[in-house]
Amino acid sequence: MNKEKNFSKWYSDILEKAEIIDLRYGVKGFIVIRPWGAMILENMYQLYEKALQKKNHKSCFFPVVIPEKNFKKESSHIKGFTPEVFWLQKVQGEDKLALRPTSETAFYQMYSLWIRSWRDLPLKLYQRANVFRYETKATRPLIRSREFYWIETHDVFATREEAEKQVQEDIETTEEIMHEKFGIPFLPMKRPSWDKFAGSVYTIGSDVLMPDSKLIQQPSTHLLGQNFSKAFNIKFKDEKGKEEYVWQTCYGPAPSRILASVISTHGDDKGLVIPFCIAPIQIIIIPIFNTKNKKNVLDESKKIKRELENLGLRVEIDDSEKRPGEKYFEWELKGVPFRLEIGEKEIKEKKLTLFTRDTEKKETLNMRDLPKIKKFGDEFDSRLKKKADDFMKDKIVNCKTKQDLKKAMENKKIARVNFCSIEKEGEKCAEHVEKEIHAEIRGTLANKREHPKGGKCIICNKKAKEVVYIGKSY
RNA sequence: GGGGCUGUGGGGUAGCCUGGUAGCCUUUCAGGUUUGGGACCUGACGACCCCGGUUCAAAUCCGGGCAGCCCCA
Repeated sequence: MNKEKNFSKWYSDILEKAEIIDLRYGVKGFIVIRPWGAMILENMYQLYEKALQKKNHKSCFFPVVIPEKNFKKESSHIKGFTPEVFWLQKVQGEDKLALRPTSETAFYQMYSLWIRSWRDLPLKLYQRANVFRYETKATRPLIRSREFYWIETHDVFATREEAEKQVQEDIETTEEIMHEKFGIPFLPMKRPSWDKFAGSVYTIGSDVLMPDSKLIQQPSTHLLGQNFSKAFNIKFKDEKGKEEYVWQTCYGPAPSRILASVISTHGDDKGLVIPFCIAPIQIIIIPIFNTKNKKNVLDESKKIKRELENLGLRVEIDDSEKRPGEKYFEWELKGVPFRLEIGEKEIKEKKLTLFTRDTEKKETLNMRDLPKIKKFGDEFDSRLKKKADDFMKDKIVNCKTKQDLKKAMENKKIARVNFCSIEKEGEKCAEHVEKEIHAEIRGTLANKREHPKGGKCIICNKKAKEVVYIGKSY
């Protein structure tokens, strides 16, 4: 498995070999997620949901089906999503039913019933859900599937100002979880108006680099403004008794897609490297025994396991009859951060052999020092994050001319350029970039205003209003 | 959206051109000997993607479908 030479092959191989997914279900764009993949996903969900709860979100579950009449209430939303909707063929009654591609039109029907007064606001709910989109582009496992697993938040406020604050909070949540925890750096991009979420005022997507230097969109957050509140009649009475439409936002991180980034970013030629904080098994204990000392070694292993578990760590013992070497290969392939080897030698010397997955170093660890593994785990995650940050760092290059831009794309970089506008009047220039340079305007930096300082648009040479980022994408 | 490649036991493949016997490696299962970086011996289970056509006869040729992968827009 050679990640650098042939990323595509490496990616599909590793998904199968590490038992993340099984591709043989036989329906285009639908995959089976196996236990090892599911356990990683579960840990990702938990970290994400905890972060949302801390920021006053509450959990709920909505139906997977959405009646057609709901779906059609917000005109630009229908337009954007209708081509991708799976419709149920057989339905009871008269309403046609859609499998949710996203749940705005499910939530907001209820929001119009639940919200009456300023006292009901803000309302911040999320659900953990699988959603369905009939992708017409080539599907790729976890990267672009027709069913994926995500979280969607749907937040409601009395004012636009609060709603915009929420959008910034969502970007911070992405930073806190996807970057700080999972070690995946991103560029928060305010999308051009022609590329925003259907039904939103504006969209901010998180662009993440894959090893082949193409960008993939990870969590996106949207200012919905009053578009849906007007369509669904979601109104409240303010403190003075005046009736107003609410302001809304939504945010959608997809753990199944983020998993694709985690695997591609951190993995190496030996297999997965899973961040300590989401590894289903953080430490695998390999007992090294022969027929005579088997019981003794296993007893000692169990003792170590209990001690580590008492520290709140996820530990397993591989007591199968395979030889140690085979176990090493297998657990390295599966990306377990640490391996403890326990044999006669270790028991005698009261020292363990500790192997670290990312550095591939073996060292001895005094049995008294087991609690240090927690710290080692944090350091493990920091190293993964730093490596990913470094990869991202020299990818962004400033370009002044079309020639520069072409060259940057050939060199697999992200270009930072002056651009006329990300509103409608800039669309022609964007089309030019797509046709001539085969790249996309990804947007402007969303958490920091960058000024073109009197520069000209790299395409039309008119006065530039924005600094945009251009790259190739999935 | 356009183009290309591929489909043979659980996985990887040979056979296909030139129609007739499904071969190999691995996994799995059972038993035994082993166990400090992918163990060995013996035995067993297990396959031609689907539908149609041509033919005495189809894994092989033809048409269609489905699925996977790759490249381009």
